[in-house]
Amino acid sequence: MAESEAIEPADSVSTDRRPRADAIRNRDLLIVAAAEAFAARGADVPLEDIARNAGVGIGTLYRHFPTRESLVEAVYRHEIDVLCERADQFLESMPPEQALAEWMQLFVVHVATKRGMLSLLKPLLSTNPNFSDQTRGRATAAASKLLEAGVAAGTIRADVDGGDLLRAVGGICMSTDQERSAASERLVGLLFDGLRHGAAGSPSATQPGNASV
Amino acid sequence: MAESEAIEPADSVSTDRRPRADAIRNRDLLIVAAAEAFAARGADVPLEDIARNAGVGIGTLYRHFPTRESLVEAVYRHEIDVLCERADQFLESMPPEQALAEWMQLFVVHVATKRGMLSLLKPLLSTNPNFSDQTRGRATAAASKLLEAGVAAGTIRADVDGGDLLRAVGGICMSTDQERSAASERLVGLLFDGLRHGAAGSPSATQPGNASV
DNA sequence: GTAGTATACGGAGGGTCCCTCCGTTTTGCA
DNA sequence: TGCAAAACGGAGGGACCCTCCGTATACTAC
Repeated sequence: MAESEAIEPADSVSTDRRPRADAIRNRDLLIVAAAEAFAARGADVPLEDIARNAGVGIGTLYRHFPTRESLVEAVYRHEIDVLCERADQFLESMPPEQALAEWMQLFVVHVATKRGMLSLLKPLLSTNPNFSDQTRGRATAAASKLLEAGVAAGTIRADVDGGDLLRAVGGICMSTDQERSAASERLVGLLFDGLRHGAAGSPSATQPGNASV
Repeated sequence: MAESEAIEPADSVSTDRRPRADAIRNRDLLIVAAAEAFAARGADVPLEDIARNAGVGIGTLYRHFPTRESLVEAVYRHEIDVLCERADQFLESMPPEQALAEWMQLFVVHVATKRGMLSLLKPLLSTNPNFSDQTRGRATAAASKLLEAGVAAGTIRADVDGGDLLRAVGGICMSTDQERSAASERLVGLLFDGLRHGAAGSPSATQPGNASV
């Protein structure tokens, strides 16, 4: 069955064809609006508000995301997408250790965003190991890439892997549960300084004290 | 202000007097109905259903328990009450090691009951350390009393305290997340056999194999 | 360019649940 | 027994959920 379908590229009429352009656009709008809404008002925000803020009807929201969970999942996947993308962009546009620092701070912001969805995200991650593995794996890969670049440049110590880094930063963000995440940013800055310390290159060659902004 | 009020025991008119009999009765009915409803249908069960099953109006429910959380809290306190009461009853009516075994199995049932409320109970316990300490403390005391009686009788080993026991039994119940709690009961039975083993008295004097029904 | 059709949109509307408010009933005290 | 105070109960307005279907739009074929 799977074999025969793989060979069949003849006509694309009855098979699944690309979604319409407006469908793609609206789906993206919904994900952005949902991310904002979950971050600002928690997981219980009315879906009708999300639809309105996205500029679409409630019916459109339900067609794309039949359940609140499916919307949360899409938002989370999107967050991970952005995080991975940014890792690459940072690596191309700045020195590795700065890229790492910026990315870690970006991660703090993203965790803050996700806090509102947490009550829905947690059961989702625990009941859906597939989803959990995928997202965690991709985030870990991004972290590892940044670390390795720093190690190769001699500005980041080599005895920390991506998984460790994510756990550490995530842990800091979760423990500083408070209102504003200024404390998280400071602590993550400290962590970064630790990563720089003991690297092959000069331990405090770049800037002394805190990391990035 | 507070001083002057403390001296005023003269008439009990304006001060707090006992609630009316029907108020007490209805409050109890609501707690029982809520416990059943949370266990059977989860934390999201409509409050109107609970009121109906308790045989009171929705207004009465809201007067006694202004929020869903306050109802959950009352149910939980009540569960702990029952658990502590039963510990004493068991100790009076049967040999200590049997009392302990029965109580452990009762605990399994109570955890199963609480599972439905868990999503509301968890935030309650974490944000309200007072409540958390009180309930945990009382449950631990009950467990300790049972253990000590067994130790004094020479049928239970002495190197386990109430806190350990609760954590172990609770952990077993939580990890066997499945439908029916038959597995929990079996595992807790095993745990009990472990408690009997190594006691001062005969290790397997009572019944060999599994513990109670 | 145009016609035709699969696809997507949007919001009205019915249903559920929440919670308040207030007229009625019951209880306990004098 | 009389009478407040306390408690009861449920109607009703509001919020939110989700479905359904008539309308609008984007692709495809010619």
